Order: sequence, then structure tokens, then C-alpha cells
Amino acid sequence: MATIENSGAATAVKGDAAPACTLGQEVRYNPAEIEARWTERWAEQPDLYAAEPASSAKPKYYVLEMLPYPSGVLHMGHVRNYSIGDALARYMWMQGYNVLHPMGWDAFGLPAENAALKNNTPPREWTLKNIAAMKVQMNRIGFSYDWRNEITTCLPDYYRWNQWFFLKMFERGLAYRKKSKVNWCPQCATVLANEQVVGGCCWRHEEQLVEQRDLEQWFLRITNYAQELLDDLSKLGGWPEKVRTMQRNWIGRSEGAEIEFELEDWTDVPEDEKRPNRGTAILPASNAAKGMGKRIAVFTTRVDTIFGATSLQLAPEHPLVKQMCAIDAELERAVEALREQQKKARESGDVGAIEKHGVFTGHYAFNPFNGERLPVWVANYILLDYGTGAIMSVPAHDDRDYEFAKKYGLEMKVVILPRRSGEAEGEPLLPFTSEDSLLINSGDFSSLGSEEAKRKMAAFAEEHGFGKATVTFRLKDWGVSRQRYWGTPIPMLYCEKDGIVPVPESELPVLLPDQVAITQQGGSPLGRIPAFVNTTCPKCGGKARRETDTMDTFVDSSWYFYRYTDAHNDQAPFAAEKVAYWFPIDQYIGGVEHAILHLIYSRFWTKVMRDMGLIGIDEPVERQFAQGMVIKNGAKMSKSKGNVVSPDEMIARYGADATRMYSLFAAPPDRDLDWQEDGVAGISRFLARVYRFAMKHGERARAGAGAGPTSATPTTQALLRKLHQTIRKITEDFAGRWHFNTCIAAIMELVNALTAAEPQIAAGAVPDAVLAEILRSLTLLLAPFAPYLAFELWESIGQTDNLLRAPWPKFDEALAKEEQIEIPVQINGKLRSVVCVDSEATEEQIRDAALSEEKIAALTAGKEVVRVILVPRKLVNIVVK
RNA sequence: GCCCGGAUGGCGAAAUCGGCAGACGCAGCGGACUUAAAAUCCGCAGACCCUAACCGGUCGUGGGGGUUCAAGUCCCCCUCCGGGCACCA
Repeated sequence: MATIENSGAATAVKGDAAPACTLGQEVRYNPAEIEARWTERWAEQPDLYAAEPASSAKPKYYVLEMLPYPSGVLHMGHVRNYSIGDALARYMWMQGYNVLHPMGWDAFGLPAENAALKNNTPPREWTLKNIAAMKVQMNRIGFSYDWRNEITTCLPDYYRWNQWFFLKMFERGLAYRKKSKVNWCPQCATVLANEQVVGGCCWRHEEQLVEQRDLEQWFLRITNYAQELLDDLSKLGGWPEKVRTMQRNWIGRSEGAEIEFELEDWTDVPEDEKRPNRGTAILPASNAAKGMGKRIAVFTTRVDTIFGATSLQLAPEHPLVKQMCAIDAELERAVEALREQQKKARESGDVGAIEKHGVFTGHYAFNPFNGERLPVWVANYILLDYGTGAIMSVPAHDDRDYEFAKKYGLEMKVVILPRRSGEAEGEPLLPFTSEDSLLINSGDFSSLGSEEAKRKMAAFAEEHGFGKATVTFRLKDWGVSRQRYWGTPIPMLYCEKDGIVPVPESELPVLLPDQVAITQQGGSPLGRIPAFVNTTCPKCGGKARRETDTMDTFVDSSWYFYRYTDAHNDQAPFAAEKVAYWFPIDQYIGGVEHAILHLIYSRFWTKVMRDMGLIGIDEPVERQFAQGMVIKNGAKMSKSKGNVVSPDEMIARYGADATRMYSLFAAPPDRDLDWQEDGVAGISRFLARVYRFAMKHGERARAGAGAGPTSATPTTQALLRKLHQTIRKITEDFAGRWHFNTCIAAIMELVNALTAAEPQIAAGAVPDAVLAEILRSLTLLLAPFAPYLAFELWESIGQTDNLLRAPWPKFDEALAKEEQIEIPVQINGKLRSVVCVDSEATEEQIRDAALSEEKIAALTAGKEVVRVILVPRKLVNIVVK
């Protein structure tokens, strides 16, 4: 179509979409035509972007972008994410690396089931159709994926390895089943992991409050790795600080002590001291026996304040509270109210805002440090699933305890003072919570500093058998059971005789049946398929039932990037030597919304695989990059906001090159990006300028490609200088800052300089060989950002080798160097003039030039020059009085 | 409440190590080309003051202070916006 062989004046370009025509000498840039042609040519070369095997002599580089959920359509967030990764992959190929740049599909999950309900299409069919559509889109944009390693997580050749890993974890005691309170989303009709609850609501259904339900669930013991996940964050120097901080908060390590308070024998309490108004409940002897010798364990980070404890506070769900309630109907009613308040607060998400309430149980416990008798309360702000579900209340030195004690008139005891003021200062303003403090009224521990006291008191407790120093994590084990159909079946059986039995490895995969009626109520859909459920026990041969829950889809994405190295292996999840060659991932790129969920599960999975002996690394990702969101009209693009811009539409209007290049130009990649369609048009105009320039001069460039003398005309020198400055700028940015917006601006400046010099070029001021070099380098500089145009230009200037493997241009410092530089001259810090000096000028010469400059001389005449500050190559500041 | 980001022309942004604030682009204005339009090309463009016009001057990077010959950049205080965590004991 476009006659690239004949790109001179007579060239006519015909296209199907936007009609292009010949206007005098000008050739119109027609991205629709150019891109269609190259899309077709690339499709005929399946190995174009193929990684070389591990035997390659090149150094390896693994660049990875987060795989998409196959919703059926790419959105701008994808385009941005993948344009960054694609630019990097192309650049690294050109830098001589063996690049692995794979893509796949996170293909299990709820939307397929919802679509099935809505359209009566089986989830599998719907998903595969979407994948096909998105793959077409990706290829239309021209992303450089090595499709030989494509993975699709909903296919058995992938998910069988989820099952295999699950069995391995079960063997190692890392997968276990327990009944627990779980987060339940009524809309999803399934369980959510803690990580999937956002502000008390479902992460998919922003308005949907999450309920608590009791269910038997499978858990993965991520807490076994809590400490290592925390410690190894320090190895992740190539990760954004923000992501590391979020993970650190999520893991939530808290150092403190667990202390046991002995509960007073219930029967010993004199009637008149028992909880007022508790009525006539009679304590049966059997229950009294249960109370005897019971201890209440509390977790505290401030054991140094334990002499100031004036009560204990238990969670409403605490087992001991349940026992107390069993014999005290009135207490039960009061506690039930507290439970309700807590549940409501949890479900509404603003747990921090609820009003504190509590009730005295009528029971007492003894402080093991001083024997003091403390009332035992139940309070609605104590959480059963953190620490021990019980606290010691120290109102003088804790904000929450203070608030609570004020409300209920509980005693306050001051036991620490500010370190600096000393005892003479009297009582501090309460609550006083600083750790920079000294103990008072604390027996043998008085006058110790808080830090020292914490250590000594924990040791004391351990010595006397009523406590010890402990560490508590906020991180909980990962609940992976989902009562859904479209996921990996959990490979477990329940035998009447043998109980829980793993499916033998040889029977994997446990296939997900195809014909399943999807409804949104009544537990797992698989449970309604007798052919799936009913099986035999591999141990005893008797009747057994299959587990009917499926796995959380975050399991799929926790290890997928290992599979890319060996996607068709049917003997193992991957070959160790392939992973050893490609890992760690050199650069991972994705949205910050996965900073916790996906990125922490992946790190966990890697550590488990290491402990299984499958791999030899501690962390999967060397460098992680979190790109910003795509914004339109001040809000994140979303269907509900109605501000979605379709990539297809942009591509149809301006071309894939302009669309992806705009996504890199409009903001630095880590910042939010404001989508403005006029900006895409601007990029399209720029590419058109490049195209016209190249078409106009391509002939001469081909003629001069055989090199030749470079004459030193000022125009030639100026253009070469600009070229080498641009190469330097972009090369440095890829290595460091990734400010592709300024990289593209630099290319624009280069092109501006070229078009401005067209009269001189036409007049023969630039030798053909130089013109050839400039055009060739310009094409290479564009290649990571606008690959279609780059390939087109590459051919048009007579290059026949593969552009993707062409070496990245090298910059020459000598050519990049300015001969003359402008030095601003200030007087008393205010800019007054600019002098132009030779770039090699000495300080003395610059100083003289500045002082003798006409305007400066006039302004300083008759004044005393106190000082002259001279910053080499930067500025002169003359201080006068 | 705690922890991260961020705030610069009409708009997206640039200024990488304390050294000419606003590169590059969008929108806008003026001009050339054209019968006309589109496309393209050239030029102007932070605000204010002075001027017939030039020349020139003052102010200006969310607000207030400070350090410095010099601050968008460093220090202290504050406001607003975005994100994360949160009765976590």
C-alpha cells in the first residue's frame, strides 16, 4: 500500500479508514493504514518477540506486567500499564538483553458467573471469548508479548498446579481447615479474605456491608511467614517506599508481653461485693469449679504500666465471658448488647468511631505483680481476634482506657512520669502515654525507664510462670475457600471413616465440571452435582465426598509468573533451571491497588516454594513499579462515574502509537494521569510531523547511508549536538527516573530543531550521511514509544534488519557538548542579564565577562562590589552594597 | 489519630545536586497559504505597573515564618486534596 520504496515526491498513500491524499510534495501520515499493515506483518512472525533460551549469550531481563482479568475489553489503565512495560521491553532488547516479556489471563473469578447468570452463557465460554477479544486488542496496540508462554489460569493445565501446591502445603501443615468467623459478602454469596474487605465493605461491591458468618474454611498459614515477610521488606530496595510501608502496616507487628491474671474463685466472693443488681442468680457448684484457678491472659505493649492497671476488659466474644453469662442471665443480656454494638461497628467500617460501652461482670482477678484485686469488665471495643481478646486497663496511661474509665468512674493510678521532669514535677496531664518515661509506684521496678522496665518485667513474669514477652501480628492466616463455581476445585475429600483425605497427586487435576447450574444462593454450586461430589476414599475405598469449595483467585496469581518460564510443562509447575535462569523478575509493573493483596501473597508463595526446595530465591521481584491511576474530569475512570474513555475509540481516531505515547507523555508514570483527548490529537500531529520529515528526506538518507565526510557546518553541528543530547537524556532516563514524559518532550525538541532547519537542509548544509544518521537514530529513539511508526520509518530509510534487535544508539559526550553557554548574571540575587561565554571559559573569564557586560556595568557603577559568587557553568551573582 | 504522596500559567506538566520558574504539549490569540475551509507553516502568550509603542520595573510555585549571596527545591508551623492503616491493646 504505502509505497515505502518510493517515498519521495511522487508517493501516494491509500488507506481504508481516514482517506489520505497527495498534496503537492506532502505525504499525509495515516496511522490506520500503517498500523494495519504492520499488525498483519507482525502476526506472521510468531517469534518476533520470543525470548531466547537460557543458553543465550545475552544477559537476561524479565519484564512483567500484571496480568489482566479477562473482562472482555481493555481499559485505559491497562493501556498505560502495558505501554510502560512494552517501552521497557523494547528498550532492553535494543540494549542487547535477552528479554522475557510474557502475558496471560487471570481467568477465574466471579464476573464470569455473573455473566453466566445474565446471558445464560457458560463461564468457560464467556471467559475464553473475552480472552480472544482482548488478545486482538493487545496485538492491535502492538504490545511485544511472547505469546508462546501465554497462560490461562482457568484451564486445567494451569490450575492442576494450584491443586498440587495445595496438597504440598497440606503435607507441610500450611493448609488447614478450621471453623471460623468469616467475612461474607451477600452479593458475591461467598467468603472474602481479610484483604478483600475494604472499610467494612466488599472490595467488589463498594456499598455492600460485609457480614460475619461461622463456616468451616481452608486456610493457608501465611502467619508462619509473618516475621520473614516483614524482615525481607528491607531487601526490596527496588520497590516503592509506599508499597513497603503499606505491607509493613498490614503485617502489623507489635512487640509486647502476655500476662496472666488469676481469676478469683467465683464462690469466694461475698454476696455484697458481687455485681450490683445482679439478681438472684445462683452459682452452681460445677460452674464455680470452672472458675477456680482460671487465668485471663492479656496482651499488652506497655507492661511497664501494669502497676497502674485498675481493671481487666474482655471481648464480648471471649470464651470466659460466655461461661460467666451462662450463669447470669442479666449479664448475658448486657453482653449481647455489647456484641451487637461491636458487630454493627465492624460492619459499618468506622470501628474507631463507636462509643465505648462496657459492663462489670461481677468477677475479679489478681494483678500478678502486686496482688491487687481488679474488677473484670466486658467492653465493646475489645476485639477477640487480636492479641488474647483481653486487655489490662491502665486509664492513666492509655487514651482508650482513659476515655472508658472517665465514663464509668473507674480508678486511675499514675505509674509513669515524664523522664525529663522528674518526680518533683507532680502528676502529668492524663492520659500520659509517652514511652520516654520513668516508673513510679511500681514496687521494685520503680525509677526504671520504660524500655528497661518492659524487658525486666517480661522476664520477671516468665520466671514466675505467669507471662512472657511475645510478639503479635495483625496479619491473619489466608482464608482461601470460596463457595463459588468458577475457581480451582480444592483437592480434598471427606471420608466417613478417615476424615479429611487429600486427593492423591496422581489423580490431579480434579477437573472443574462443565455443566453446572449457577445460582447465587445456597452454598457451593459444585455441591449440587452428585457426580462431582460422590467419590471413593483413596485410603479405605469407602464412600467419600469431595470438597465443593473452590480456591480464592489470588492463589492463581500468587505464582503465575513462574509458570511463564515453562508454560507447557506437564510434569511440574516449572523446571527449576528455567526459573533459576529468569528469576528474580527484573521489573514488575502494575497498579498500586495490588500493593497488599497480590504482592504479599506472591511473596508468601515464593517463600513456601523455597522451603519446598523448588526454587533458590527469597523474593520473586527485584524491582516493582506502581503506576498511577488514569483520571478523567477529576475522578478515576470507572463505569459508575461514566467517564470511561475506550482505548478502541482512541486507536480508531488517532492510532495505537498516538494513544500509547500520550499515556506516557501526559504525566510521569508514577503519578495520576489526566486523560485529555486533545492531547492525544497533539501527539498524533507530532507523529505526523516526524513522518513527513522522514518521507521528505528518506531518499537522501538512503543515498547517504553508506556514510561519508561530515562537514562541520554550524547547522550540522547543532543538529548532531541536539541528537546526542536527546540520546543521552533518554538513555539515562530508562536507567533511572523513568520520566518518559520528558523523554518524549526531548524527542519533540529534536524534531522541532530538525524541522526548523529544513531550509538549511534543503540548501545542502547537512551532508547526506549525517542526515541518514540522524534519521536512523531518531527512529531508534521512537521505537520504544511508537513502534508502528518506528518500523515504518526503519524500512523507509532503507534498513532491512530487525528494528527490535538493532542496537540502541550511543551518545557521544563530545558531540553533545555545547560550545557556547549562557550564564545568567544576577545582582543581589535578582536576574539582571545573561552573558554568553565559551563552554571552556575559565572562572576568571566568566567573571570578567559578567562584570563588563554593559547592563551589569551600568547597574554596578559607583557601588561597592562586596562579593562575586560564581557557580561554574551555572550562574554569576554579584553582591553589591 | 498515625503513616505515605501531592498542591507550580486557562489546562496536562518541566525545572534530576540550592543557581535563568513555566521546557514540551493542549487550549487560546495574531498572521501566512487557500475562492473558502481543513490540514500545514510562522509568530504571541504567568500576573500586574509604566509606555503611544519600545525600553523598563514589581510581584509570582497552597498559606505564614526561617536559613542562604541565591529557595518550587532545605528547616519550622499551618491549610487543602489523594491514598493506606486504625478502639491493634
